[in-house]
Amino acid sequence: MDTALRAIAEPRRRDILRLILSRELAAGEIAAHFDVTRPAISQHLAVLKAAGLVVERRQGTRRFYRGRPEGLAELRAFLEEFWDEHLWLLKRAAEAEERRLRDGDA
Amino acid sequence: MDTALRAIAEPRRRDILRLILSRELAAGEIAAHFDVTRPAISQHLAVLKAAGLVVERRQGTRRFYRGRPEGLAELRAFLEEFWDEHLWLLKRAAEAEERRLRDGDA
DNA sequence: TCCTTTCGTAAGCGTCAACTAACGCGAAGC
DNA sequence: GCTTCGCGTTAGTTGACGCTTACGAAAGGA
Repeated sequence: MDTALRAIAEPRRRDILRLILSRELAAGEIAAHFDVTRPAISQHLAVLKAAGLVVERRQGTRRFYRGRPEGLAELRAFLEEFWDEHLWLLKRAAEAEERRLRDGDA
Repeated sequence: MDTALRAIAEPRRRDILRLILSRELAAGEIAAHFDVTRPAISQHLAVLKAAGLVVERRQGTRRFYRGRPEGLAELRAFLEEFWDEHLWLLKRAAEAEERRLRDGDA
């Protein structure tokens, strides 16, 4: 899960993900969209794949990549939990402070 | 926004954030919860502050830190947009493929 | 069999990031 | 004024990361 978060933290990988979530694309086609070399994209794809955010399909010498909805959903669930937990605590803290100010503690 | 995402990508900073979202804590008290040196925590706090995820309050020689709900909300909104955009595209792609299989393309 | 296409992998380089150790700084307390 | 407490800040080091160049593997056609 931590792997997925770090994978997403990289802007270029987010761009790649945006590219191959709507449609399946070959590695070379993906690389053509960026101004870095093909191996660099290949390494990014490996990271995304290891994070479970992308799946690979081989056909002949070509490898097609596509976003994996389940991976994205898992990452989303993890963050939702983070938000929920924290926002709830923040709300409680804000309410407590409001009470403190209103009732005149200090 | 990218700053906030990178800030969150670090596990230690997530732990710090968990610690000071429910309650306000001094830098030293925060550092006491971890097995790294105090300066390291201080640097993490600076990163979180720069990302708008934390606010600082000085009182005498001590500095208290607390989570900033707005920063968290902004980051959340950014990711929500990411999910929505992508899940919508994924849904469309899945439906298209289903049609392709059902109607017998290949 | 040889060559081409399509791609991953290995090695190396520059840079960034997390950490420690040492120092500096402002606010009390004596 | 001097010391102590509580921090941040500054080198400096180490490891991770993104990138490029060079090479190798696998599939397919002439």
